[in-house]
Amino acid sequence: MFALDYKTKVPIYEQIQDQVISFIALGIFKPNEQLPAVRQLASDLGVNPNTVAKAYQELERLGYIVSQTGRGSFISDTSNIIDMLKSEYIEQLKSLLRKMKTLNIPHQDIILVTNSIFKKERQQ
Amino acid sequence: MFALDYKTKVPIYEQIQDQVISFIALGIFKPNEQLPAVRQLASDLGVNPNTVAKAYQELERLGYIVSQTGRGSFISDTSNIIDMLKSEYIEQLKSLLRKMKTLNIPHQDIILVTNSIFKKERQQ
Amino acid sequence: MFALDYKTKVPIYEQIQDQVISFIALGIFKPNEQLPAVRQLASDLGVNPNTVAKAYQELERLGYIVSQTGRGSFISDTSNIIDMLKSEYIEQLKSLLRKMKTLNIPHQDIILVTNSIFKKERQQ
Amino acid sequence: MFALDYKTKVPIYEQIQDQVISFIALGIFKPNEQLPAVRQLASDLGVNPNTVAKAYQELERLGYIVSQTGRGSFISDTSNIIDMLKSEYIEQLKSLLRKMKTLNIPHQDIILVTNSIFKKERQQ
DNA sequence: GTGGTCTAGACCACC
DNA sequence: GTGGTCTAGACCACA
Repeated sequence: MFALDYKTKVPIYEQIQDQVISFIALGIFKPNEQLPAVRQLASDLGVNPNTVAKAYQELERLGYIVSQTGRGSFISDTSNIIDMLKSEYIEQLKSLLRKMKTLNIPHQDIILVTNSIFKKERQQ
Repeated sequence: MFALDYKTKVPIYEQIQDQVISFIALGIFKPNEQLPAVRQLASDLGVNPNTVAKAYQELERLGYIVSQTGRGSFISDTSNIIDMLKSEYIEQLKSLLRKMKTLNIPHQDIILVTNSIFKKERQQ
Repeated sequence: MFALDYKTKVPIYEQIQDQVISFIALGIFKPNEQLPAVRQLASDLGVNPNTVAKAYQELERLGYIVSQTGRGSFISDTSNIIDMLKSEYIEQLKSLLRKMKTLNIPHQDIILVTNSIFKKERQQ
Repeated sequence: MFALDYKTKVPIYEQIQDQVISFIALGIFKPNEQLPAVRQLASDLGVNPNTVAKAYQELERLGYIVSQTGRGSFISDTSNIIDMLKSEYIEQLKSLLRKMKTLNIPHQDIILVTNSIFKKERQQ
């Protein structure tokens, strides 16, 4: 389920963190669902428990999950997780589009790409 | 001309590197043009010469510039730099849009954001 | 009557403990009054009996209650509980105010905050 | 300068963190000043470098300091550090006053304490 | 069983 | 030199 890439400069804990977030976004992890235990996931990934713990702590700080000593870690039940994700993606989009504009990539190209994702790929 | 941001986590050498690339892409640096000397740029930026040297080495490794010991560093005449960057950004955009689609962000929202960047921000 | 907050990092047993103390301080629990049975309170709160037991043990250790095996737990007749708590809070307040003074927070601001709590919030 | 208490439940990294903050509040650490290096402070305190690193990372996240790989850690130059501290202390004060009000500590007592700090101790 | 903290020691990228 | 990350392994408090 999780997949780590040791070649990239992105730290392991951040890869774990990002994947949990995208699993939430994809609906694979649902609100209030229990996450794998720190030690469990660590041994699954062949990684030190501290590394997974750091990822979970970051996720808690960001509000995506809630960890309770003695009970486990759970996807937040706050219904605004999806809203958090949406607004974050919107920000990423804006930042990317600004970079593209400075390169003089025409507005029309963006529109074509957007349509290709939202229309042609609808059947996927 | 160059502007460094010490608050961000992006390393200094990478900021220099990225700015050279965007200057090439924007046509500010033209093929075969000579880059500022390492020591010169370093003192302009108030930065260790090693840092600038590292940026130049990376740029040479990536094919954007060529360095000739004793003469200086020059922009490569690779005319396809802009195209390379464009297609890279397009891929990033596609990937991001796919994630946004799985979150059911409406196509209309993307269009609004895109317009806001490409129309309203045009004066910036 | 008791209210647990699972989001906070304060352990459950400590939340129970704190609430018993404040109930004593507020006169809701009176000296020699019997506390709810461990198993009863545990099931009311949807919590492990060990957790309630730990809270009661702490309370006994601190002298707020006495437990008699086979009979139950009872509020101590220490009538000075409230005074103990008050002087503790007064000390915390002094320490905090001293820190605020070193930051040059004006006396007037403190007065405003105090009034806002003790006057405007009186209806709560 | 720093003093650790191993008896309390407050984790070491948090004690370090709190002390840095109060040193800022007291004007001992000034904006843009360099903090002791992670390893240096760790060996001074007889503590593992990771523990100090965690404290510094928290402080950076909170905006009190800025850390740069290869250069060191510095007190933030944003002039609003003091404002951050002030508003945080105000919040602590409110929370404490609310607890005191539920104990029916009279408003007059608070006023007396406040005056004793802000007037009588002025000569200290 | 859970997560939280800490130590010991290592390696890396950066300046 | 600096901070950032990771491992190995340990202990603790909590439920």
